[in-house]
Amino acid sequence: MACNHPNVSQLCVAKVPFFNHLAIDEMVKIAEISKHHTYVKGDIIYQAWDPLEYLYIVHIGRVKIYQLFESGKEQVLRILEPGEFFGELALFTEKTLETYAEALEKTNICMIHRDKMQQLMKEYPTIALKILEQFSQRLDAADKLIGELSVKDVEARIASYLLDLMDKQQSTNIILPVTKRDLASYLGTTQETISRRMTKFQKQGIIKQEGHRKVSIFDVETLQAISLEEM
Amino acid sequence: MACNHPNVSQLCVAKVPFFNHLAIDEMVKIAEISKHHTYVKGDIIYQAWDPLEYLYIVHIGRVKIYQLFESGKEQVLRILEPGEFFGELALFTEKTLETYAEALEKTNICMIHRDKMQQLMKEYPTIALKILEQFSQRLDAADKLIGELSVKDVEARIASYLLDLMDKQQSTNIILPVTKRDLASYLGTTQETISRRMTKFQKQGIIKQEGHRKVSIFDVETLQAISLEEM
DNA sequence: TCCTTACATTGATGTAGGTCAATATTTCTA
DNA sequence: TAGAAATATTGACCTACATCAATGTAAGGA
Repeated sequence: MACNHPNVSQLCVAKVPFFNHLAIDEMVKIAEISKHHTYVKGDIIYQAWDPLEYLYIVHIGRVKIYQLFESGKEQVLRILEPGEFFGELALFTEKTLETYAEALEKTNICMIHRDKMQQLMKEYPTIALKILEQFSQRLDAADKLIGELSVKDVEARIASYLLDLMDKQQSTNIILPVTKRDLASYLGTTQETISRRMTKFQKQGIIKQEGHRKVSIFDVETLQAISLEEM
Repeated sequence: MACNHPNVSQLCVAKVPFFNHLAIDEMVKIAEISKHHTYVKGDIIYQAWDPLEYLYIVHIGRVKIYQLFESGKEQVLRILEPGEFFGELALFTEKTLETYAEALEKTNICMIHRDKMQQLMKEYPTIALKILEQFSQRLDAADKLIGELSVKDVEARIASYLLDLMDKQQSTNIILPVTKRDLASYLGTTQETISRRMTKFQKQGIIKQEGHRKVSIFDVETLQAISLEEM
């Protein structure tokens, strides 16, 4: 269905960093060529080897991007928040991805076909620049993760992650965006180890856990020191 | 110095995927706004925290991009071959990088200032598209590495790496592009472990090593099987 | 608000691979 | 082509973390 709400601020394209610098009528035009789809928790948005033809933009909700190995082991690559996009490889290469995208909650996705997107990028060169900007940030994040995975021990990685979250959520009372299982996968470790280390942090008075997702950070300094420790 | 060789095929811009689709006079024009610099083995091209103002394109030689941790431990992120570029974050964000770039051998670099590059991208929208294409491939490679670092054991990672190299060099007699030390860093392990595993492979008759850099692959099948093994 | 199911914790145990240190080999330079 | 410097190998030892399994806790649908 075409996305033609009366109110521009409700358009998904208005939420996306690489469209929201355009004029309103331009955004409406883009909204018209985009399709919408709603998923519930656990829905697979695309699977490895699916022919990839769309750029997917998260409008509402959260999406988990991961790889799946033969053993059934999952590697979480990133969690997308509203305004972020995925499936971009479709736009530039013929490759199929070896990754999966799964809705973590009720999620509304805005899809734009590769051909239309290519056209758009030619028509509005600034769009490509905006995408480049996001790409370079993502590459930066990927590089950071690579470094941490091989140089820092699990404790440091968890500390580093909690601090990042604190920054992002602008509060010392943070809410984990995913289960500890997914978090473990993202940080290259296991549920059990995450659990043990966080209990340890709690015993040391650095943090306090409440329920499965809520974490209060008490001692930022110590956490910072731990996050810098290397193996 | 401006890059104004008489022969177009010698222009660095002619070697770079994101310029080489342009017309000859356009390439010449770009060559005129680019600077060249030659480095010898071990030279640092840029260091963490340096203000980053250029897009660097490898013309001749090879460049190692890495992070440096407090302990002095190094994480190799990628090795660039002629035609590949780095420093691209400079083009899109104000961030300084936390990475280092070092020449691995006598290397000639082509530099284009961020302002000029921005201008070029606006003038020739296809350039931005070409860069996007390389970016998405790089992101793909980074994701692959992240998955391997946390799911596969060292043996599988080495096997996987050797196979990639075989593909890239189109021969079963491959030459390691870096020292085993750098290779270890890239694969998230140590020199010693690499050494041990490769000796093991050799004893199993899967490969044969000659000198420090030459490796002949005898048993591709077995290597493939090993590369798929997970922890 | 119960109850089910998904999620998390805790304990016991094994091992891959890191570290340190000594030695060997290769490669490059003069 | 020797000889120094850079790289790599090998061995002994140790620990961080994965794994398996049992138990505990939380959250959301009916």
